[in-house]
Amino acid sequence: MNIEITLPDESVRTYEKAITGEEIAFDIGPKLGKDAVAIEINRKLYDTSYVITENASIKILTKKDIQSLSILRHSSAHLLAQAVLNLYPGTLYGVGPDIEDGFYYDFLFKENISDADLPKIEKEMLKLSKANQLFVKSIQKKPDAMDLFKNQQFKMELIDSADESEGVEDSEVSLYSNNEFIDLCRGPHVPNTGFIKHFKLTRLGGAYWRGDENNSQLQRIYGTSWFNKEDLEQFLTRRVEAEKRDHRKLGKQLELFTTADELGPGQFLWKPNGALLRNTIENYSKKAHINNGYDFVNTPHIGRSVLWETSGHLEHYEEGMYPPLQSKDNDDKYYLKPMNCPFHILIYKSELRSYKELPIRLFELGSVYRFEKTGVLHGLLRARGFTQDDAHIFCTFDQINSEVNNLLRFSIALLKSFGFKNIEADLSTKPKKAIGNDEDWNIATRSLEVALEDEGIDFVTAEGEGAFYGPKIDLHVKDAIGRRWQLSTIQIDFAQPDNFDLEYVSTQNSKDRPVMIHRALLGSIERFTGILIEHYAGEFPSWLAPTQLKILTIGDVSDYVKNITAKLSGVRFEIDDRNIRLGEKIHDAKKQNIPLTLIIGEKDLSNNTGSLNILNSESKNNLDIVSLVDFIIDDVAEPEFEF
RNA sequence: GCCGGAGUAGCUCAGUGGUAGAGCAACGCACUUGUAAUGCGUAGGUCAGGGGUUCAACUCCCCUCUCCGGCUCCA
Repeated sequence: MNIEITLPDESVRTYEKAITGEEIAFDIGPKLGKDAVAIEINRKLYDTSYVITENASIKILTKKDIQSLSILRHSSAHLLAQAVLNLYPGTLYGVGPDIEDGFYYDFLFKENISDADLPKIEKEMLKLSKANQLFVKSIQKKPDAMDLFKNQQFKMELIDSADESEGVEDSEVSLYSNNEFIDLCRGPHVPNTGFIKHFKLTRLGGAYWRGDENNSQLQRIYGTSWFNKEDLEQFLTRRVEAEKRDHRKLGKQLELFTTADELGPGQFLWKPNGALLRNTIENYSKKAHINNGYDFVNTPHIGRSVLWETSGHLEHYEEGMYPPLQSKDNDDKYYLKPMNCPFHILIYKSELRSYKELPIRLFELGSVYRFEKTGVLHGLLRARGFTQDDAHIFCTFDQINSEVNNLLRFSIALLKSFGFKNIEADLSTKPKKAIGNDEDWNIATRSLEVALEDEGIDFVTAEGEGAFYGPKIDLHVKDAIGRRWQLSTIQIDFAQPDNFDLEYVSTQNSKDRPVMIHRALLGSIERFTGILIEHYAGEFPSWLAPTQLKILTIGDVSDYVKNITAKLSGVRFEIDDRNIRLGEKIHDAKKQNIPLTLIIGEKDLSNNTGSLNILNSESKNNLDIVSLVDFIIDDVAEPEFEF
């Protein structure tokens, strides 16, 4: 019996008997044999040691293939567990998958370890790596596996709940061992531990067993692993870069915002520089909304409890709301608003609405307060008090598609204006805990899908991730160093119009129910500003910079400078006329990331010149002052809104 | 909320039981300055807050608050 093996280039090799992936690789070439990480057989991944017994299409994976990195990292997690069990006998081990950029493994140590222990574990891993231990797969009956792991409660739990999705029969589990270390695992793995050379343990943190906060708390060790030294180093450099961009650090350095213990956690004070930045963002967004059919409204910060009972927030999110305020007049309770929608609904309801008015788009920069758990707070990115660029669109059923299409275009245009060019979408469907009937959910979900298709936007579906009242589209952007941030959200809602008994008079003179679309495009202004700070590493484009231009003087040039500044209307500038050396003034301006620095000295008076330093670009020295002023005016202009 | 770490001058940080230190910033004086920090001087701290141990606590112990890294959560 011959076995025909088809390679990716369609060529066929024939073997007389069963053969392993490794043997095929070596047969193709010794280099490939040595580099083989895993093998893809009929589009499924296997170890190179897998024995092929029938005709198949295969591909030998090497470090050049993307999937190989996940395999390497998964194997690295095993190596980590092996090292930990060597060093800390009696440790219980949980799960250890590969993740983006690396891997982790969860442990329950007899005594908690600390960051200081990581280098020791790393050293042990290196030792094991050098031993070139083979990863060997075996299939065991569940009772036998139970016996093997009889002192490992987490593994026993995993064996107990393992099913066919693990790639073996229901009564069996798949195991991997290298030397004395054995772990429950679906695989595949790299051929031996020698493949795992360039790794680093990056972090130690807590994690609940099986991600459930009712379960015991394990210690999770994070690591990263690569095929090449350069890749590892590049990754570590990127982490340092990300740290430098931390908006909390830059916010302090650039005097954008501050906090105070007396305020309480999750709340921020915007200093003049930050307020300038924030106002620039807000004003740009406001202008775009004014030009695109939104009506501006303003609403208060608190409302009677009945409002939140009607909306369902009290039922669904009471834990996440600040506790109520007690009225002094009567028994009424008031809640700080966690969302703006009920207030906008009240505005809608304040008049009898006609189909002729729809769609009605109510916009507000609305400040909301959510009682986030202390552990989740993270600078501006996750605050308790924040301001949404929030709007609610009330429209007829037939208007949904055009509204959502429009919104998608509008939102993408807005995000692009702020420098985010790379935008992706998620479509989130009905969650377990939801209100409204399935039919409405399907219609709403379908109309979001149609809009995404109409606009030609690629999206992934996030099952069960919708809001409790409706499905949503979330837009994500990639920042300058490739991190993904969720910004815009567009949500269709049939439930709230029902809850609040919203109506409009139709062409037939009947009272019909409008549909609501909730949408926030920048999301929270605080969060958006934080993301912008990290995206630009605190070096904002001129139109966003709090101070756009700094004029540095040498000697007495005050009249000349006065003439220049008279032409700079609309430019946010400062004059540094301290009697100190120019070098120091430049140093200070640079430290504040001022995009433009105009240097004016006495010798410019007779020549009508100036010198302009441009952040991260070549300076323009001793040029005609009129052309420099033109350049400045042009450079600080806000981007066109391309919609 | 849970696991772990941290909190010292406005900022960045040193200080392992004997009454607290540096650099930058601030303030004063001198220097009058052409592309990344001029020199000298002055002032500044209930060592997060509270309690305890000790002859003596920034230092050791307990509680609280806040921050950081994770987990969980995110309308």
